[in-house]
Amino acid sequence: MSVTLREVAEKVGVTPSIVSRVLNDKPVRVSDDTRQRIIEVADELNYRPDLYARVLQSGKSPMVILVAPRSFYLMNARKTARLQQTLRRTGHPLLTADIRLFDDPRAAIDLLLLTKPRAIVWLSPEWGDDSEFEEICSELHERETHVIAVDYQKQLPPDVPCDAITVDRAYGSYLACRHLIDCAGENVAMVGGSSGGRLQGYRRALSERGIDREIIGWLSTAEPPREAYQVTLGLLDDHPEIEGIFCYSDLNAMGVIKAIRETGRTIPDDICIAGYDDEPWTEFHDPPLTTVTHPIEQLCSLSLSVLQDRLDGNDEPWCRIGLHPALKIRASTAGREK
Amino acid sequence: MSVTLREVAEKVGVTPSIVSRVLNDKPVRVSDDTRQRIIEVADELNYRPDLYARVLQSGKSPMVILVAPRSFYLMNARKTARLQQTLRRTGHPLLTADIRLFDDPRAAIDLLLLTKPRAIVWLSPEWGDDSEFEEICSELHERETHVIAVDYQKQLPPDVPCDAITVDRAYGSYLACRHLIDCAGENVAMVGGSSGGRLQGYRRALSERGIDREIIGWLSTAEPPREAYQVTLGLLDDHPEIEGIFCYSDLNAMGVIKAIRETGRTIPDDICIAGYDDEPWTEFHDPPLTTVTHPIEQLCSLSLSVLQDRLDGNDEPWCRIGLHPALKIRASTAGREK
DNA sequence: CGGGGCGGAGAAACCGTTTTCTCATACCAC
DNA sequence: GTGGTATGAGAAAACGGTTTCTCCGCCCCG
Repeated sequence: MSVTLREVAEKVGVTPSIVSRVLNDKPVRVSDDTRQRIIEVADELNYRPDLYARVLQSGKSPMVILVAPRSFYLMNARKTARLQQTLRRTGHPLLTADIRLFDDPRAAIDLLLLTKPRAIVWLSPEWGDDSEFEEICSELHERETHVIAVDYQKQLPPDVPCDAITVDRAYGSYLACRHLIDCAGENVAMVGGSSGGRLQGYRRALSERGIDREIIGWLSTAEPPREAYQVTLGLLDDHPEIEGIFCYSDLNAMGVIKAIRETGRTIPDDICIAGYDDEPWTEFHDPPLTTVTHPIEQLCSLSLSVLQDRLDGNDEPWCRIGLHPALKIRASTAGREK
Repeated sequence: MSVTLREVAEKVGVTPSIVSRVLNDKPVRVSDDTRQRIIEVADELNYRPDLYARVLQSGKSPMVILVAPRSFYLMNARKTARLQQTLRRTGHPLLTADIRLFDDPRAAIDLLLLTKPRAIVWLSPEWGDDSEFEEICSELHERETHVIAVDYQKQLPPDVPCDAITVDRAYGSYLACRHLIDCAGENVAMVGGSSGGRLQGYRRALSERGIDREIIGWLSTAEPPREAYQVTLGLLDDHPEIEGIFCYSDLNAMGVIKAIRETGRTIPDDICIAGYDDEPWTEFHDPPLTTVTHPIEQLCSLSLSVLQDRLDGNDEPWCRIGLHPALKIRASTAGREK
């Protein structure tokens, strides 16, 4: 069906070994004439080396796998797409796997190992219990697969064999919450879960402003806007004094806002709202939503350069890079700063 | 590094060929005792057959690749995730590729061919010019890779070697536009592009209601809500008589709504709005958005059964399945039906 | 008692590369 | 003329499986 190395070799009139070395730019003593012929014929026959034969022999696949989470948040889809687009520049074949959909962690790792990739770029590897990711890193590292953790939120000991590039989400939520307190006073609540460092940032803002009472509407992360809506209704009932709400995500903010309006309050006059993720619609929402944005481009280009380094065989110690989010202030909080 | 077939064979005391046949459940004459031993030892040593060696020999990879588009629409991300989750049930290793991010179609096909997958499930294969997809299908089919086109909008000749499961988007937009006309009268505009059959449905609704003037705000699909916002401002200026707008997507609808409100009009009293995609937030938006929803679950389960059939070697003629979207009526159009 | 058939298993080819090792010729210096 | 070394290229092993073919011994039947 497809053209093999042997066919090329036969057509040129040399042995496969020569052709292999020439096409792979390996040092080989061959006349310029023959070299030229080989390249021509390979091109003419549209020869593509067989991935499987090649990997079987050399033990190393050129493949890079991007492990990415699918979720309710468009934010994730955008990050994945940008990362994919960027990483493509290494020239290595790139495929994506979504590991979270596996019931059994073991099966997931098997899939990852099966393809023997050169590297795995792992976006938001929050998954399973704490040590799971570190174990997977070790196992992959033993098989000479580099792991690059992008946007992993947990603390990573320096000896875990992977590179890490992280955006400090706790800092992002700290920025948002501090701003909310400045706008709305001390009665600022948070609607969301404890994951992703959001809670930490909320608490830091409170304590920095000398507020010792936190108001939290807990979310289980199921069905983003719906649960936030219901939780907020209850929260406003219990705490009518609330004047600001930090939402776990922009999507959740929509549920929160609906609940607020149903109680007859207006935004931002009665309650200030901030979201998180900088979804593309936040600017066009009514009211335009104050939100936290991540430096996606920087994240992508850093990931690329780290990946490229590893692919080039660069053997530096594991990197631990931290980036900072920024606050985008819009009408859902604006005009009330004190 | 990893355990090979030979090691298992040696430990049991038989030849690799026996072990291979036993582990693959191929017909082999072997005593129950030996069979048992082989299975035990393989398990004990945690033996995993090498993908590359196996594919090299057999010519066929067990892999299934899901080709999925990343885009601005959360809808797509959700479809991809559900499909991925569903297709996992075949038990075949499943990876994902995003082909649209390639500059060169040829490079994309090469990536697809490189892994010699058993099957490719291609979600929304709108890409390149019309015949490109059909050519790719032929090429893949020659290499014995099944293609299943999910949600491909163009007309597919019966002899194109792929299965197709499609949701009739033209029908979806027809439903939405007919409803808008019933609510808002004959001055119903559309904001969007001609892709995805939306325009066709809009025109069908107009002509069925005897309206011969169409009002269209063209979108280039770049940056969804922003462009829709700008286009709508112009449209309302040119056509102050507009009383209904069908939006290409829910996300675009947010831009449209912002523009409408800035001109001092209210929804749905002055203008009725319908979107498309049934994004999770449409119900929580203010006002809740009338939208078109696709039968995702049905799409997924049909895809799975078609895929499973092909993997099982079922050789029926190419299927052409059509599904229908449904309209979800909410407050952005409600209460004005005539 | 001889031959056919079957149960159990081994030997070896093969898939398409990469890589190491060997080999022949030619040229140069001595 | 001989030894050494470039130069150009071939032969063959290896990677880890799958698959086909062969082989031996045993039982059963005629």
